[in-house]
Amino acid sequence: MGYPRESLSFVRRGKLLIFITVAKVGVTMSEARDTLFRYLTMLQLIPRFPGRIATPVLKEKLAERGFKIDTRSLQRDLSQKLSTQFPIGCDDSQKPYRWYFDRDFQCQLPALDVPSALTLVLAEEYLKGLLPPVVVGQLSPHFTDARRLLDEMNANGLSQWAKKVRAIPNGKALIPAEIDESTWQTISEALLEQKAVDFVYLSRSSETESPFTFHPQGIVSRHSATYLLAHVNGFEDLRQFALHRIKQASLSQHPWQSQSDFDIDHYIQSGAFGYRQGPSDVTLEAEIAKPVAWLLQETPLSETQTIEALPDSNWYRLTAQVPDDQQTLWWLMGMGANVKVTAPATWREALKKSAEQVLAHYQDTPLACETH
Amino acid sequence: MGYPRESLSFVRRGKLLIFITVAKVGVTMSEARDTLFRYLTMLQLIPRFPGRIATPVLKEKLAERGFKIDTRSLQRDLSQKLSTQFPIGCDDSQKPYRWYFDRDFQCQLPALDVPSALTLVLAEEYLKGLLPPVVVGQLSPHFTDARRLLDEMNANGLSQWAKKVRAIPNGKALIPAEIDESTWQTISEALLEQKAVDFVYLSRSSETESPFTFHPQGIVSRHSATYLLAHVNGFEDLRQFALHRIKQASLSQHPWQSQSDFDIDHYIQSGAFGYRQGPSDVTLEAEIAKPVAWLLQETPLSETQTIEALPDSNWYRLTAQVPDDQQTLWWLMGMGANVKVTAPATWREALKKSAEQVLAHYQDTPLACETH
DNA sequence: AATAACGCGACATTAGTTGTCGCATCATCA
DNA sequence: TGATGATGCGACAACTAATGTCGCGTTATT
Repeated sequence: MGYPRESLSFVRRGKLLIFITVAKVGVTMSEARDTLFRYLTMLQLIPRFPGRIATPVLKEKLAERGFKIDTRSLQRDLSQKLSTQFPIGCDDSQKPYRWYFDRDFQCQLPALDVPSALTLVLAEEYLKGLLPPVVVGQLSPHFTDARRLLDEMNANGLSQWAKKVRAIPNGKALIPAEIDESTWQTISEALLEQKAVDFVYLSRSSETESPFTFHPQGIVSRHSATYLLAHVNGFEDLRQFALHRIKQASLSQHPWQSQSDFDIDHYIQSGAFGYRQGPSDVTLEAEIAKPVAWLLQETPLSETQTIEALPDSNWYRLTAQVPDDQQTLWWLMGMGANVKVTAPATWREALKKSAEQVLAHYQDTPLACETH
Repeated sequence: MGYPRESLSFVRRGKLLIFITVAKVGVTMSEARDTLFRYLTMLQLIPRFPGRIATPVLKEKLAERGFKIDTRSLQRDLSQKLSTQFPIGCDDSQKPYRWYFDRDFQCQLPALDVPSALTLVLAEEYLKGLLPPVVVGQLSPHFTDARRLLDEMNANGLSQWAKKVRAIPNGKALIPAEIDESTWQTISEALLEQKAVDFVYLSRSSETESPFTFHPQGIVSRHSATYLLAHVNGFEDLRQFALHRIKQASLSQHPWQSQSDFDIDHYIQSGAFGYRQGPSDVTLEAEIAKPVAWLLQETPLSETQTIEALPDSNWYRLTAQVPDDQQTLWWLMGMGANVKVTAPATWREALKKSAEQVLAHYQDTPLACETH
């Protein structure tokens, strides 16, 4: 990742994307440097609204990054330069003032271009059906930015873009479970900063609300629901917690317990989310109807797929290496009569049995009803 | 949309997110104002790599935005300030120099926070299976930024985040069709700026490659394939073109023909993509197995869903208002024996018939084989 | 109630920025 | 190919902005 030639002359300063020349570093190390830069750094240090930062803290952080500036200058910059020119607010209800960016302000440095804006709009359409509203909301400044750019682009010829772009999700869009913003923030922070969390969990089975300390190990977003993988304080076994049933989350004082041998992919494939996966790929062989053949020619099942026409019919023979998982089986099931699986035998049997059971449901005389 | 109290004191300047005080506007109108601001504006005017901007053009654009600066100053700023501090490159192979941002540079102004970064990572996981690689690549600077933040966050305790976050797509992930970058750029620009495009289309049926002029009306991304809706020069009827079969796209000289009565939602629901939708919602009634009941309790089918336990079994009764579309029917089909639809009758019949057909496929003795 | 921390106006000093000019180089067009 | 207008760039002086310091009033903290 990088800046082929220039890379030698640039240095990352702290966590920011601010670059300073090697020459200057060599000469004076942490001399003040451009005000432009200090301003940009400040702008990056000021968090978006729910967060805020106190002036002395800002001064401290700036110093860490090499900007040894007088407190007075900082105050001047904040109250006279930045906050008049940017949507920056100040909480002056108590004395070390706290500064924050407006909740929905967004500024990309290389500004968005048209294709990227369009991509963002598409992405939003997809994600709205996949992630909880709050989580997508996290990105709303990005999307808003994109929409604004598109809006302004054809301000003359009416902004038509909203009528021109659609994303059709890959399957039935269920309504994502609602979670609240602070929960998402706390959980994501805990997970990534390796901290324990306390929260109340509204258990599905029992109606009990149990406050405990949890040690997050992972997050899995499945369909439209999102789950935290964690173990309860003092226990060894990993459990899943639906994010939308977590209430009153807050970082815990307890030290975080890691689980060294935890492998999230292994965990998922072992069937925890109903997606059991065989250890290796299987070779799928099937006869498929024309519409399916067309679909798969455009968006293949896998890298190694072959499709050939069968003589004397509108059917095709499909061969593909696919993972041995529930997802694929469901997909085959959704194709209904348009697919006739010949191998592997287990799938063939599974599909047959499923069809038998379905049929049994709809048989007026429950003749062969050996179901549930 | 915006800044409740401050809104009066801020004015949008041009297309940028740069704000200037009303007071200053009143006094001197377009006086130069802060260098900081001019710099930021310049940074926003300089496009990301494939694009570039010539110095005189930049001067012109700055002037439009109220920065009446001498050419010399511009040159100094570019070559001495910005390009030494930012990953900005210069094409000096011909005389009006062209400036551009490094391809993968990204700088958010309120810096990314941890929850947003995590959301971006999840979003990327989902989108990779939904949109063509190039399109997702359009956003890669965002994702890279997020990953970098997470990487640096727990640089001490190893960056574990990659092992902690997974998105399981909603259905079988087909491999998105590949399209090339310039095609995406040209098509998206044409669509949004209402221009005609010339391209060669590799027709699916015929092997002919036909260069024509097209008038884009919309884009639909379905599953993992993306389609342009356009009509061919001189014709009235709207046709779909898979983006990955479009080659050699370029903006056309022809004026763009609009189609005033075009409604993309209507178009989709009329069945163009296999998603025919009835005019109104239907009331779905079904008996569902326990796992499905659990799933739907978390991520409902619709806003108006009710689920109640049936006596003496592990089954539940589901009632929901759902759209009368293929998507929903497919979803029901994918549930297999876990769902028993009682209404509407058409779906019940459809499911039954589908099951019969599937069964016929797998019947060794094709007893009731009335299929194809 | 005392002390330290913070915000802010003012001011002198320092540092950076800007336009101008002159010259060299490059692109364009005849 | 040669003339003409653009463009880039070094230098310099005038100008503008940024910075640290001091003092005072106000606000937390103990």
